[in-house]
Amino acid sequence: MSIDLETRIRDAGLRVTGQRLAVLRALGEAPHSDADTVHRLVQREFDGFSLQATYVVLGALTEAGLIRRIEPAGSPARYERRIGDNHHHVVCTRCGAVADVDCVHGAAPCLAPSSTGGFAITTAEVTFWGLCPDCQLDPMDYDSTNEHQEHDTERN
Amino acid sequence: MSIDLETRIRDAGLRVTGQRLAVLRALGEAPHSDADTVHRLVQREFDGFSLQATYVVLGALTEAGLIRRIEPAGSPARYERRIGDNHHHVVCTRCGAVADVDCVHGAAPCLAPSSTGGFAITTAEVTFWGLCPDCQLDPMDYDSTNEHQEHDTERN
DNA sequence: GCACTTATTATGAATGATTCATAATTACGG
DNA sequence: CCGTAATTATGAATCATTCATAATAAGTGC
Repeated sequence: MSIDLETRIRDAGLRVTGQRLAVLRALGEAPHSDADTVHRLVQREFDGFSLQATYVVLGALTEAGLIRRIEPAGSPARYERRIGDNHHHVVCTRCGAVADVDCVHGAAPCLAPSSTGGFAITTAEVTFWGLCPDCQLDPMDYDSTNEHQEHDTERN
Repeated sequence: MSIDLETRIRDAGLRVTGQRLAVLRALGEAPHSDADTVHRLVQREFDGFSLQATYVVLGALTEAGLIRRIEPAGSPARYERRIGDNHHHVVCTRCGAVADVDCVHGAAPCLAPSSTGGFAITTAEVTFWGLCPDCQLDPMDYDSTNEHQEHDTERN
C-alpha cells in the first residue's frame, strides 16, 4: 500500500486512466469481486462505464500483473489486488464467498507433487472448500429448495 | 474396476441406460474429457445423442457420485471416473492437458490452512500448473502469435 | 499549451459453455 | 405386460466473456 495507485499503473507500463484507478480502488474495498461487482462499484463514479469496459480494464490490469484473477469452480472469475505473496483461498460451498488463506508451507511452490507425469510444474494452486461463518449459522440450510444466497463474507 | 458399470449405476440409485453406460465407458477411455468430447465419443454409439443430453447424463452421474467434475481455470469442465481417492491434477498452461497427481500428504484433507477466517473447511483442492511433456518440446512455443494447440497428453 | 500518435474506452454484436422447459420415451417394480 | 416415474430429446434461453469497430483521451515532442 506504500506507493500510490497512479504510480503503480504507470510503473507497470500502462497509461493512467480514471477507470483503471477506480477499478483498483474497488478491488481494494471489495476483494475477490467478480466483473459484475466491480462494474457496479465503478459505475458510481463513471456513469457510462460498461460491463465490457470493465472486462477490458480487468484484463489489462491482470496482464500487467497489478491484479490476480481466480476462477473458483461454479462462480464467475474473481479479482484481487493481493498479489505476489502466494496465498490461497477458501470458498464457501453454499454461497460462494471467498476469503484469503495464507500459504500452508511458506515460499512458493509450497507443495511438490509425488508424481508429475512428465509435467514441468511451476505453480501449486490450493483452494479450500467449506462453509463460511454466515452459512454455518443460516437456518435456511434446512430448506434444500432454497436458492443459495450470497452472504457478505468478505473479511479483508 | 472390479464391479461392472451396470451394477455401479444401479447401486447409486440410478436407472441403467445405454447412454449412462456409454458415458462411463467414454470417461474410462478418455479421462478428464469435457462435455463436448464425451458427447463426440458417445455419439459413435448413439446417433441421436445430443450435447444437452450429455450434460444431463454427466450431471446425474456427478450428483450420484459416480464421476467427479473438475473445472480448471480457462477450460470447460472436465469429468473423471477416478473418485474417492483424493487425488489432484496438473494442468498444462499452454494446451490445457490434464493429468492426475497423487495426493501430496495421504488422507484427505491432505492440507490444513493456517488461518481459516472462520470457515468450516471440508476439502482441499490442489491444482498444479506447468508444461506438459509435449509442450515442453514444441517448437511452436517460440511463435507467440500461434494459438495454443491441445496435445494428446492424457496418460492414464 | 498544442498537435500527434497510439493506447484506451464505448458500443453493439457474437461466442462458448451450460442450463432450462417441455414433450417424448424408456426402465423397472408390480 | 402395464403403469408410473425417471430419463432422454429438442429447442430455446441464460450467463460469462470476448470480439470488432468507432470514438476518445493519455502522454510525448514541439
